[in-house]
Amino acid sequence: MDVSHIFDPLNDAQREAVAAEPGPLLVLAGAGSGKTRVLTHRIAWLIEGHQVSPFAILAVTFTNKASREMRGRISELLDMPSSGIWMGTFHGLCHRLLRMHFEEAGLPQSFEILDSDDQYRLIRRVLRELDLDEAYWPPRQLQWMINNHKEEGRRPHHLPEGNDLQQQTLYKVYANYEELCQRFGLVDFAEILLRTLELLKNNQPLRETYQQRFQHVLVDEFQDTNSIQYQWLRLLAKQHNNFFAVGDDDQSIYGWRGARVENLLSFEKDFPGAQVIRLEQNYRSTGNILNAANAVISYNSDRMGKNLWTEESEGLPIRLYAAVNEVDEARFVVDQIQSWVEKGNRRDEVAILYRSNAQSRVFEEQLLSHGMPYRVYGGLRFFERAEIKDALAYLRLISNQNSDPAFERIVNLPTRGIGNKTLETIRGIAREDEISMWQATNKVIREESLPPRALSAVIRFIELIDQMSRDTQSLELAEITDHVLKTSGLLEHYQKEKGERAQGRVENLEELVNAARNFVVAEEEELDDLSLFLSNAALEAGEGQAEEWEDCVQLMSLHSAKGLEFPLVFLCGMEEGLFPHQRSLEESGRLEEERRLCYVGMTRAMQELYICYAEIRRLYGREHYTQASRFLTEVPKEYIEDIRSSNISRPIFRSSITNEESPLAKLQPGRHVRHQKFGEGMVDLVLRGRENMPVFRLTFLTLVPSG
DNA sequence: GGGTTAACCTTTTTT
DNA sequence: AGGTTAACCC
Repeated sequence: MDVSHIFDPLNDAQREAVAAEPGPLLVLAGAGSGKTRVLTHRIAWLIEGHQVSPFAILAVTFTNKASREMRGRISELLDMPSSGIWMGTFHGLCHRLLRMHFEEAGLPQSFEILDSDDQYRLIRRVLRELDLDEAYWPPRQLQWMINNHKEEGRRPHHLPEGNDLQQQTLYKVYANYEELCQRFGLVDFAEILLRTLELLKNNQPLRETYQQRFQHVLVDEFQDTNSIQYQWLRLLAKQHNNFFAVGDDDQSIYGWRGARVENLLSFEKDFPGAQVIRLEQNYRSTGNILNAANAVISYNSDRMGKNLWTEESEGLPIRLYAAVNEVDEARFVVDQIQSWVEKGNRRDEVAILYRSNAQSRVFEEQLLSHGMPYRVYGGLRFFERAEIKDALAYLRLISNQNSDPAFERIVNLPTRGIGNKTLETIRGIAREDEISMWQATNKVIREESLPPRALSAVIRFIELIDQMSRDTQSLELAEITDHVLKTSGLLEHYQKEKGERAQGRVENLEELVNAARNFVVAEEEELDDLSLFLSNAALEAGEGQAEEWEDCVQLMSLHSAKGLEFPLVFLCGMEEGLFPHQRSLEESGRLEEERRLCYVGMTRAMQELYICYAEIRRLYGREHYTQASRFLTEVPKEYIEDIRSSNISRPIFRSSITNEESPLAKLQPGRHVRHQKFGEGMVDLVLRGRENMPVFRLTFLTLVPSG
């Protein structure tokens, strides 16, 4: 059989990994070293070279995007569909298992997925029921703690029995929350993973079936696995012991949400006799960029160690720009992009990267005023928008009337005279009788235990939902959605709303009907289309749905840039406190993760890398004098070209300079001034600060302070 | 029940 | 600063 298409495009290390004998294998794949290629070619080789059935392969990724891409590449390589392979995200695959074995997992067939917003609301409800004050027990924090425990596999009864109020309250909230979820068949994201793990652990026949079935287990971005995910992988790979993990300890940037690099660091211990292969040739960046990134990451300890190299030429030096403030920074960046485009390059080859999403605004304003198209990644996803969640809540209620989160969301939207008083009564009964809000409402109606006005409003609501379920029985998914939007009054409600935003909301709702129309159910599934659509909406909140492939500048956080590459990259906001982020400086052990993030950012660049920082930055409405990021000092000078024209880098407020001839408000670049401390200087740039006060950047004739 | 004002919060993000 | 959310008033 001809396997040249599998092996020819590979270098020696890649080939070694792809063709490795069965057994545990860790591929340490540096940035830009072709890890996805190794993974896909490995799968192709298993199928074509070893005649492994696609059904015996389990391949796990972290994002739906990565999974789609891999699937595409494999079918290209094999020249046939790769549908047999169990490939997907941890959550996607576990969800599938839970759907197939809902009974064994102790779930109702119609169990629902809670996204983090639903989860937050539910936790607040628990707080209300326990009569706890949100001010003392912030729901966000409780949510975070509960998820942390779940991600470590701890159920409420595993928690240490603390004597302090803190521990006891956490326990109470967690236990109550779990009880509610269990009673109404609600499953949050962490639960999907934990429930699946427990299912396999406790159910021997099922466990053995899958252990037998999966002859090969492969995982991408292994450094990002959390404790539960790793246990799940190990359990499934146990029988055949063919565990193929690809990862890079230097790109572990999700420790803050439970990812454990330790899984990677202890791989050889956990899998005795494991092979480790390093992919160290980088095919992405120029020599300067790669060397600089290598230098920065070398400041970290606890690395597995890797030496990335490239055959590329040095390329251009990294350009460093010290901006006066964030506006100057943005202006500089956009200027550079403009000349990049004028040279005949594409805009979508350019990425503006930043540490936190709030930074995007200044860039957006600047891009907008230059009429340059751009796209911001991150921010609210389609299925997370309020109006979409409202519409989905109607659909959920039709599909499962006992869904309390859905009930609460839309019972009075649009308003139909069911106010808080009424709802409190219903909630009380639901809690008392341990029944759902829907059931409680029906009970209230039977017993007529509400004032007449509220009672009739409630009856109308129940009838509306009942009527909608009946009317949509035999309809297609898209027609159901359309029907629900119209008869619920939701569409009308948003149409009546005024303002620019309302327009977009109506469009989004219409887009939802489209999404429903385009939703294809893969293979035979035991569940109805509607339930599958709803699960999918939660699991795949959606990378923006329909993408206009316009030639746009790309704006995104450093986190979302992982896995991508761009010919021209701007790494912005390189300031202490912003990057590394203040919060990471306060917690010990987080600094190295920030440095890895910096490494990830730098290694996104293929040809040109600009690094910028602002000396004054407005943050949360306050102006801060900044200090350049420590990561900058970690880049050896030889790779950097400082392109700020002046040789002193402090912007000067007018209070500290004097000029005899003209009023300060009229100072223009080129004028000579005297600074109290630095002596003679020349105005280099004038900017407008707060209340339009001028801020000057000066070039000094001497560097010796005179005072 | 709707509209207005006051209080609050603010890292990164996938599922 | 800016945005959201909760409390408050008519």
